[in-house]
Amino acid sequence: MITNETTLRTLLAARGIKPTYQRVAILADVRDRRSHPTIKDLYARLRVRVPTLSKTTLYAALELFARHGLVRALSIDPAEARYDGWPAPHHHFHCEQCGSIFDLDLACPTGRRGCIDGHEVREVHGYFRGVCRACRDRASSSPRPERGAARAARVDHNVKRRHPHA
Amino acid sequence: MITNETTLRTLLAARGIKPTYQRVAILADVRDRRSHPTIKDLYARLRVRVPTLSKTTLYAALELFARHGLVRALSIDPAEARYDGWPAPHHHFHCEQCGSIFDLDLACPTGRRGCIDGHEVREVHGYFRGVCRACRDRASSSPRPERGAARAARVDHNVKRRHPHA
DNA sequence: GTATATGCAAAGAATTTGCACTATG
DNA sequence: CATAGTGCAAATTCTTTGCATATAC
Repeated sequence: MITNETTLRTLLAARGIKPTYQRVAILADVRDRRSHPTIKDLYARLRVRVPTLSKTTLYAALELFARHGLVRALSIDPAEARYDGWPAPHHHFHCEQCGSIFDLDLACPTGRRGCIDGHEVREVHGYFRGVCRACRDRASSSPRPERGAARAARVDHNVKRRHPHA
Repeated sequence: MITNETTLRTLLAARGIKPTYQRVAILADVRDRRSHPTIKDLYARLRVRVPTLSKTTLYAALELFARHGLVRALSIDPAEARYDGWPAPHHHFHCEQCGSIFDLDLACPTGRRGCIDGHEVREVHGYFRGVCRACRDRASSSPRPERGAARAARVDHNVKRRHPHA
């Protein structure tokens, strides 16, 4: 999906958000990829195109976008917030071996809209944890799978986290 | 559910965890309630019974328990880790008005065990966001619902968070 | 008795805040 | 032009680490 700048400006303006240079750049970056970047990732990447960008602005813009439903703040990694700008509703799988996070398109949990027990459901997020295919393959190929250590990241987000658990 | 100390010690010992005084107290506290306390909540509460308790021990114990599946670290609030010691699998509803988090017992997402696209699913967490019944009732009773501000916590966990979004 | 756990204080990181400057409509 | 956004640096807050003491088996 390639979203051009005009479309982004319209998206923002429609919500009464002033489409500043920085905001358009941030939204463009977070929107067109299915990785789930941390603030750090975004900052590093955006600085190339927007050298003066500050983290303050980045935080503010992402929070604003999240409030308006343009991006979602994922709470998968408690150590650092991750952002997801993919517009279609979807769920996430989190590999406990390699730490990668990727999208899962499933019908089930998404269908639960409307009300549950009188509570109005506006957003459903299926969060699946386990061992991803790549890690399973890796484990079965080596007779004695190394436990602990030896974990490789597969996507552009690093594995390092303050909390060793979920 | 009232879990006595002997049961807890057995639970821990069965997993090769030394059942120290502190660990038993921590597990007892987090296990028998369906609130979803932050570290701060737990620390404040436990200090009454275990005055020497340090946060270091608390963090270490919770991480240990999480690794052994005795508690779950909830990834709902990115600002602070919340812990859930309720043994039966369940899901969570998060009210975006009052900030309360409570349990939802639904069959749907839990049923998705086994494999999805070759990824081994070990844990499924349905995370539902929206407006809880109490807040909806409150809104409909007052003709002009105040937007922003005026948000009250309903459970023992505070609403204050560093990130105003999810 | 020995390995392991605890607790304190200090370090480390992510996020937020205050304020002067700048760009947008 | 006036309002709202940006960016710097300092402050806050949550979490982790190093190390000496205490506890469990």
